[in-house]
Amino acid sequence: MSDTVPRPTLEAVAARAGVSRATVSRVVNGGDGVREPLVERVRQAVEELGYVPNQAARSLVTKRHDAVAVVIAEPETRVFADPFFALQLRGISKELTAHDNQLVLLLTEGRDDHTRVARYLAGGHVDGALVFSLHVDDPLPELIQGAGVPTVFGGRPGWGDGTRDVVYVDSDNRGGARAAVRHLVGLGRTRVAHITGPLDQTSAADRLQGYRDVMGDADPRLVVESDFTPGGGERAMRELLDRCPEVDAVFAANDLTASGVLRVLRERGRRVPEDVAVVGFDDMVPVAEQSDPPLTTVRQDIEEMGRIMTRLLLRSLDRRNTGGAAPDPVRPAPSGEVLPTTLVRRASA
Amino acid sequence: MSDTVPRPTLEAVAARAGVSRATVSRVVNGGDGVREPLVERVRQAVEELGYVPNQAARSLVTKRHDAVAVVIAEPETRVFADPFFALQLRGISKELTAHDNQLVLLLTEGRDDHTRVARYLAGGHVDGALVFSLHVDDPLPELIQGAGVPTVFGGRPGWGDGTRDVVYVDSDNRGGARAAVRHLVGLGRTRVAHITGPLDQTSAADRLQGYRDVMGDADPRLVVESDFTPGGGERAMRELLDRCPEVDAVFAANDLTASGVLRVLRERGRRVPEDVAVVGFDDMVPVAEQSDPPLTTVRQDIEEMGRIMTRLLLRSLDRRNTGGAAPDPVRPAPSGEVLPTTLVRRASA
DNA sequence: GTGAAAGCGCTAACAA
DNA sequence: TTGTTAGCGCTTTCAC
Repeated sequence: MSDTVPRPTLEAVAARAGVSRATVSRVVNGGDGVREPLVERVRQAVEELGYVPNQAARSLVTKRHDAVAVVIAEPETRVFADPFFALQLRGISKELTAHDNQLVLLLTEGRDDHTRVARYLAGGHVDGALVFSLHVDDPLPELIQGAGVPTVFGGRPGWGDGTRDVVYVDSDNRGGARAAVRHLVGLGRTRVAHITGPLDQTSAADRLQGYRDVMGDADPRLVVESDFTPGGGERAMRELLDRCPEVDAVFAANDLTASGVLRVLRERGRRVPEDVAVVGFDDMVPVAEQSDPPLTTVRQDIEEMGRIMTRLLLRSLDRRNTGGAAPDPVRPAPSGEVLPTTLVRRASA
Repeated sequence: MSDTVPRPTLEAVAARAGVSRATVSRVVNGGDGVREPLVERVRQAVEELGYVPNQAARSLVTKRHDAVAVVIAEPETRVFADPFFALQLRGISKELTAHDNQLVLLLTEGRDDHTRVARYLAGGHVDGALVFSLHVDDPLPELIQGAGVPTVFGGRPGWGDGTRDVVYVDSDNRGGARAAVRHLVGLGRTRVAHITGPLDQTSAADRLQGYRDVMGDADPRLVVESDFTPGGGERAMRELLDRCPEVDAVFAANDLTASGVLRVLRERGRRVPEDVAVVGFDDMVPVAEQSDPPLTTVRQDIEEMGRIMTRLLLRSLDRRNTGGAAPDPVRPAPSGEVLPTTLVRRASA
């Protein structure tokens, strides 16, 4: 923590190399149109002085920041108990890094933070935003759109019913749920229950929808709302067993929920999958593989989802800069990209 | 994703309010020394125009960014399987937000990323850095110190043995481990084993040290190196049982490891805690409380650790700006802050 | 191909 | 108290 040594400027490098600032700038930015011997001299001066461009000065003129904000609305602790978020971030980070962009993380703990985030985005610190909008009634997305920053959403937003051009990436929650339930039905199970996630999140709602696609309006006692946590899964499973002891299969809205389900089943002496078959969702490998028995589940590639979101955003930023002002006349913007899910069979069903 | 409307500048606001740019600037930055009526007029103009200051321009002159980088060296996927990182991040984010600072996340996947990170830090994008240096031989810390950015480390760095003034925050791993082992010994256990973490991380090494503090150089067969994962815990436990079937207690280096240990114990028909008592470390509530039986473990307040690191960093940044050039003559810098750990008793020991 | 010069939007002396 | 002015370090026309 010694005192900051003033960093050398373009000026200094120019002086040392005996050229003008403009030339140094050119070399630093790729060196096109500068003759070789000069390039060499400048490079050397940069090296010797340890010159690093000042990004603030650069942004001031270029209006680019090579930075993207990741906004995570985290009203509940849950987001953190779940590796989901970490995996997304990793995918995003990789892709961003590959394109020399920085990741600015904006975590929000509640409504108070919303305006702060909106102000930040409007402040032109970043070129775009990746937003994880967890809940249906979240006002954040609206605020963000208001900030006028190109944005890609993670997960289908619960509002804006296709009217505005919202770009999002999501997993095929509904299709995955259908596959899970069909698998259970294919096993000959007739009393297939579903323990849902929080239904104000589209992912949970979509999975329920998928369940209904296959089961129709089966016995309503077979659907219990829960919250994507192991503890919630336990509570829901107890309730389910009380309500409807003859249940012979459970589709849990995610693997964490399923782990709670398995625990209760074990405690109540029901064998899995003989007495009750269980399928999860996510394929969080540490959870699904380590559970007892290992969990049959629906895999979604979360990291890839982060990557695709990022790619989508960067592409649209690029368009913007390459004067691609003319939006595709056919389709103003790709609305949503839905990634496939696959059923992974293990021992639980 | 409509086309960007050029944001209004100070100039525009000044014109609208009928004052000078300087006055607007003053109002925007707190409004000290500006008479009330003017303040009001300026506020109004800001409001009407939707003015938001351009941070790049501001940073260019103030040399402050109100942003802090969080560097996470993540050579292994493990970091993500573990809520540890998320909790830290959350503590950091809260504290940063409270002080109007932004969080720039730098994830590194390997050596290649190191220079990138160093360049970024040297580039003067951020005022300081919070670094999680996971491994003993990691070259990253050196690079970062070279970048001349004030830095606080999370976890005691494995190098720089007090010679340089390294600021870090850590949990009392050694003391916590001692407490855990003493607890087991107090239970009357005589063959207390330890399954370690990766010993190139100081946290793991310190916990082993704490174990040795109590057990001395007990039967070396009782110490098995592992990797902080449930799978690793399983493997280590199997090995342990083979090597030394009479083991009657296990101190696992973290809760994830302990969960693997419990699984193997169950599979081998050993009762916990009757036959083998088990203690973990971390008190990751979802893991420790949900395990079967619930885990006795050493609690460390991870979120608080993130908060304290941040506070430490911000304070030192402040000093720097309040012309506090003169370092404390007595102690050049607080070297390390070690947070206490506490034993949490549940059913496993 | 290279340099000179004009700003990007803001803050901070300094004057008034 | 308020306004004027001079840059912060960089990119980018525009001449040469």
